[in-house]
Amino acid sequence: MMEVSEIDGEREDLVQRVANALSANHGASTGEIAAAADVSRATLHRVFGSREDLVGTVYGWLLEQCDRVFDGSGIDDAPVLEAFDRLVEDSYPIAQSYWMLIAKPELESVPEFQQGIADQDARLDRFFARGQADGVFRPDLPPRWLAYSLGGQIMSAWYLVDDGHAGAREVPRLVRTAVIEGVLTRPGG
Amino acid sequence: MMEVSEIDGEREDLVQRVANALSANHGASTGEIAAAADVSRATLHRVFGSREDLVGTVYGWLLEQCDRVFDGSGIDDAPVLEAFDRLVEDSYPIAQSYWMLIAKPELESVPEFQQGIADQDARLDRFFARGQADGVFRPDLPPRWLAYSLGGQIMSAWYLVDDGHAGAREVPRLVRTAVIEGVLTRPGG
DNA sequence: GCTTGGTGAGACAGATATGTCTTATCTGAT
DNA sequence: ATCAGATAAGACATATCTGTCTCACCAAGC
Repeated sequence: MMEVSEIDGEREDLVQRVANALSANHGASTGEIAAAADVSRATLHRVFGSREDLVGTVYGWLLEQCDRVFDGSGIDDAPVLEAFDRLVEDSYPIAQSYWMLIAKPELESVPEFQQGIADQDARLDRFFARGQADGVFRPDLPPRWLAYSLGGQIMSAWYLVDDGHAGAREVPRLVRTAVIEGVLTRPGG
Repeated sequence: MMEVSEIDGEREDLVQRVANALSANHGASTGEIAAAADVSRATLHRVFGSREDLVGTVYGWLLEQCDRVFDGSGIDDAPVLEAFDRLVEDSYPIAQSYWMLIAKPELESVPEFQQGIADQDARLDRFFARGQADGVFRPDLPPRWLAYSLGGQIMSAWYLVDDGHAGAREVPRLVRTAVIEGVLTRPGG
């Protein structure tokens, strides 16, 4: 009998591959997903059930991933700019998967996931509000906009790398500079 | 006989509605698209041909819209910051449609559209390079990243409004402030 | 009134996707 | 060697989507 941790690990690897396949092509058929995940269509059904169940599982997993990134970044209590940098660096890998799935209408009718999204939005919201209270972030932009803006920047960076215009290692600097300092030339450099 | 302008106008309205339907739900069936565009499925096929043709038509139309926005903003020769403001304001309405379609794999195999995208990317690229040469934009970030970054910001703003967190009238200020000045509190205010 | 052009509703066959099942194969444990 | 568990491959019925066709309807022009 295999050890539990290995079972879970293999299962998580599978979820990861399925998530990647769905992110790259959201309308992929179960056959395409199975091929991309390197399993048979039968196994996909055995493990996840129906296609709807599969999408739900992937979606829940992505929400967990996001929570983990938030937890690890110290979004709730670490010094603001330090948490910011960790947030950018750690959320970059899941940016596209996350975005592609939240931008889709299929799950609008699932209150559980709507709530999960709303909770994470609120958490990011509080982060920027905290940064404003600490005098780090400018107070004349709504925290919600700062949150959306950061999300968009991270996704743009993902596409920049995906399109071959930059390396993954440059992402933290590019996002940090653009978001924090803006694009204008300024005397202080 | 109806006047030509009315025919064209009605046809363009239809394309617009189809584009909206496809943007909101990229995997919509022809029946759903027809319902959303308020025509019958038969008419949809009569006007556009196959689903593939329909998507191609919408895609080409969006590329034209984008060109028109670029032309009208003075992206190629107007003063940089003035063009920037017009660019943000005018591209905001088509942001989601444009993004949803370029992020999709269906048209990767159509060289014509790839070229259209590449041309527009290059045009935006030159804009930021010009801004850097003029000393307006900071020179330590690649123009390509500035282009992607702006695109992401505009799309984030679109979602911010769509989610009810801001009004469309606030978009220019939000995007301009975040992109140009950054989110940091600074002495100069 | 009559005709013409365009439309919507519905039916239809063909193609594709889905979910299930059966069978053969492979791997690890006994 | 044998067995148990899981998988891949393929077949299968069902459901959905697509493209086309027919027919009835409606509005504009003669």
